[in-house]
Amino acid sequence: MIKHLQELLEKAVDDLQRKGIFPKDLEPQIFFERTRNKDHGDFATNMALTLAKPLGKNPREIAKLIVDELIESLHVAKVEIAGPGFLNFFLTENCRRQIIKQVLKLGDTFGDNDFGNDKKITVEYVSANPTGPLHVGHGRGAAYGASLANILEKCGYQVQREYYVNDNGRQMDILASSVWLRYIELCGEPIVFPDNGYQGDYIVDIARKVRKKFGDKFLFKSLEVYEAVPADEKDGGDKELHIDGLVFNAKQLLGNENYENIFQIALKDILSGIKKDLEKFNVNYDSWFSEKQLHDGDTIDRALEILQDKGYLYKKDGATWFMASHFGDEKDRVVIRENGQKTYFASDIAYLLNKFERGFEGALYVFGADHHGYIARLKAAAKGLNLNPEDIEIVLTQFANLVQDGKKIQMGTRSGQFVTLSQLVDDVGVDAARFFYVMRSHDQHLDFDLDLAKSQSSDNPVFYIQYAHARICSIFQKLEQQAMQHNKEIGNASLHLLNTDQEHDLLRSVASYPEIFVASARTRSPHLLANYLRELAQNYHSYYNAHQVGVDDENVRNARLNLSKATRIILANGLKLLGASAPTSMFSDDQDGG
RNA sequence: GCGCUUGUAGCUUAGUGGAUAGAGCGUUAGCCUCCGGAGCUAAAGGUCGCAGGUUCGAAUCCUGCCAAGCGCACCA
Repeated sequence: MIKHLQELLEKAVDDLQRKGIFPKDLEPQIFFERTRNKDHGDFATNMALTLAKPLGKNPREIAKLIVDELIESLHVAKVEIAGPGFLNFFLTENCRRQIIKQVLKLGDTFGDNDFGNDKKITVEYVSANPTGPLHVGHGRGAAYGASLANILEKCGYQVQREYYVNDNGRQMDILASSVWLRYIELCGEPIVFPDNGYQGDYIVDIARKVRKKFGDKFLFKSLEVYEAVPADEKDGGDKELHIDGLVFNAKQLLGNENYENIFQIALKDILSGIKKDLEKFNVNYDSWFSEKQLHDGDTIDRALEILQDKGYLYKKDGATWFMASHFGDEKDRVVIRENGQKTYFASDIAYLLNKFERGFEGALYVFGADHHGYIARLKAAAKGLNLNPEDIEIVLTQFANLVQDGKKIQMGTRSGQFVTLSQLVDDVGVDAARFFYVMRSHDQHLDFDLDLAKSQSSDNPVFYIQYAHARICSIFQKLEQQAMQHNKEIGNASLHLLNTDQEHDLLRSVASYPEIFVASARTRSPHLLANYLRELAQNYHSYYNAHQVGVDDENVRNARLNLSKATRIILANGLKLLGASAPTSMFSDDQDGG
């Protein structure tokens, strides 16, 4: 429709140029937007305003010239000049109603588009270290990433969803050592748990599993465990040196094979827990990418070689540095430490290279706001690898606070006291959890109101939307019982009977879905979709209260049923994209997962 | 100290150069012989953090200041 209007305007400008009223070299950008206020018609353009300067004329005067030159269109009822010089286009009632036929025909593909030009992208989200269960802080990235991936997929991108598993490095060694220490404790040997170890109870659970499988095979005397280990922080020492000493001893005492046994049990246990939690949260992946495979293969070496060949690496103080500051980062970064170990950043560079070697044309990273320092260095790495930095996109999600009884719930991940994602889902349900995380802009701090998420009333937006959906289902069910089956053809032939205020509003809402959908993909903003669904549901509830759908008149009834069904299709589709269900009934005893 | 992000109604917020700044909650006043009242209708409530600047036009772009969050490792 926008295209049609643009053609109308282009024609008018053309004619004005031919008549010599507009200069020949004028090439106006014609841009339409759906109006926010229905008094302003359906679509508006500000082109007369933008032409004011080059033409040196009053915008309203220009608008008048253009309007007079416009040819008639079947779809346009009238064009008005408004405000400082906007052109407001009013579509014909008939044209507005056609959208219903389209929705019914296309079903849940209504709104799909080719915005992404079939670009093959990988979307990475969550990627939390497998050192403990996911907590509510990870929930936002999960909900956001999963919803965004769903939206992009239907907006013309070839999407691959990926989780980067940091199964390598110091943190994993600390994890394995933490498990080992708890294991020793279980065997009855006294230990003092390190400040910097992983404190959570889940560590003890894993230790128990290790003991069940291997008995006391990995038990060593306290004296050996702490041999030559620097003092911990609580004893006036350095907690980092302390834990490194413990890790060193663990590897020495256990030997490669046994150490690996504990390491693998811990990794597998935690990773499978993460997978389970995400599945429960309705968040899915196409690929779980192991960092270790970058080390085992030659990707890191190759990546560093590329940088070396281009002269972007240098040695200083025994370490190898990447000239990140040359590419806009605030300082250079170490890729190989003095002790020969490759840094995490080296893996990042290799992973980036790997993504494009796998044939992706774009890499989208969803990071928590605390990782914003990574943007510059990742973009720098991309430039160093001669990749187009435009193809590397990093979206940050701000933090979410849990709020209960009007107060923020304080969380300390250090101490192991946190609300897990799994607990949250158990508490408020998947639907509310998924929806609440994405109903605000991702770059806005989010207060997650637990009481509201649990409430079953119109205050709760997800219930409000689901209720609208269930209501529509209920109407269809009721009519079926009364042998008044829905007849789509009669409805389509009777759309002209939809002429109440509420029907106009609802139609307007239905018709705006495709543009909202594209906008949510373009700006990487699932919250636009969430807000839209609320508005659509509201329009339906208003309509429902003002008019009866199941009237005796067969024509009116089926026209209204068509409108209702179109609404239901969009509600169900939108809820699904955001990871929530579209129940056919709100009564808990006959739930439908949808 | 330096950097990134964010300041919009009492609260939570939408709005990435356009028209009278939109919603929800909360508050106040109304609506059930009617398909699910888990709903609807309406009212009140705003110096868009502050001060300059760019523009025909600024919540939006630029500069400075104030406030909040986060980040500034040969950690991950």
